[in-house]
Amino acid sequence: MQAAREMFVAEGVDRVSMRKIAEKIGYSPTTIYLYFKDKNDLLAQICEETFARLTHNITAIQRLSDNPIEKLRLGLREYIQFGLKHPEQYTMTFIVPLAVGAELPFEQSNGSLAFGTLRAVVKECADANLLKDNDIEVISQTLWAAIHGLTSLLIQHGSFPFVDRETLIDNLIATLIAGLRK
Amino acid sequence: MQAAREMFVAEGVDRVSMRKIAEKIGYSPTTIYLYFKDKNDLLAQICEETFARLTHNITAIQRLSDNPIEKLRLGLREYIQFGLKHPEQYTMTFIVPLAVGAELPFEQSNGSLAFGTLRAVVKECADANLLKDNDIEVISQTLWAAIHGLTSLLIQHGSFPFVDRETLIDNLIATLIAGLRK
DNA sequence: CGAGGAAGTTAACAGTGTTAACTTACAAAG
DNA sequence: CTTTGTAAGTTAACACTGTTAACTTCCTCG
Repeated sequence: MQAAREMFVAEGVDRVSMRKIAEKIGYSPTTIYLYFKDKNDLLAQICEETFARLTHNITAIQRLSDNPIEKLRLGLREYIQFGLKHPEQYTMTFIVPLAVGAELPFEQSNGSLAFGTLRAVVKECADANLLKDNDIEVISQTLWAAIHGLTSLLIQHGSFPFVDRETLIDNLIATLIAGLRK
Repeated sequence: MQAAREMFVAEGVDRVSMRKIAEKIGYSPTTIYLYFKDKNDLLAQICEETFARLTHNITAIQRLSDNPIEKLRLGLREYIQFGLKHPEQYTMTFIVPLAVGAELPFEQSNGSLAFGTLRAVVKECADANLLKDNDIEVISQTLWAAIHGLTSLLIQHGSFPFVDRETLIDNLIATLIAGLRK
């Protein structure tokens, strides 16, 4: 998995074949199939690791503040920064569609933990009576959609003339929070 | 192109090979290469068509209102609905990364026309003095990022337990507009 | 009639994910 | 000790993929 992750990160998922991974780890190509059902399975398990790292980063940075809104802002920023810092990992985890059936049911995936951190901080904001609306699930999903959109566009559409990244990130987060706040 | 588009839409881009397209149109596989440089080129040209259709839909629906904010809302909604109605086309146009060099320079692409409709309606709002901030480019890109995020998540992450789609769409658009409005 | 070019085809290359059948090595059971 | 079972790994092969080079047809123009 470590070798595969490194190669995926360096060269992109489709340009890394099972044979190349096998060569790198000094085994024959078919050996990989003793430990992973297929390439999608290998990918899915690497994604699980990525979810865990992302969750870790977000919870860590949120400890920097006690203000619920500020914690929310920090978490959203960290999500986007994580994607920009690890574009290939973000791509394979959130953008490239895993073949149907390859992904774990959501409840059993680390993805639900990552989303849980967002839901938790939104709930904090709601409990502190800072939001116009209190449907935590709707708000959390809305926020995720928005930050995922910016992250994936910045990663992928290199030919689009984006304005300064920091400006865009700040503007998106500020707009969202302003729109949600009481 | 028509046959290729239909097959891509029906089966997904990677599950349609050049050979299958050729068989469908009754030619040998290599004939396609007389008219398109490679598969990416074929894809890019289909994407250009998609951009044009999207632009057409958005400008059409915006004629339903004279209120700048309402026009903006209608346009954003139409963008998302277009994606949900044509998920494979949206995927191949906005999600799956075209190989570098395959995509046209942005200025020459129909994509710039589509984005232009968004920029135009944002400018209308700004000119009517309805927005807190008046950096049209930043606002337009922010909005695109957010609606792209929701569209692509809804299309691709089938295993995530999303709340009702309409609720989510309305909430995102309402949040964005509330956040931008004076 | 002959040349040129457009339109299309055949055969092939180098690669892909994946499976079935085979080997090898080693540990526990009789 | 030998036998048996099993874990770990390999070889060979299948059915594909995108793509290129070289070849054939056929029609038009001089």
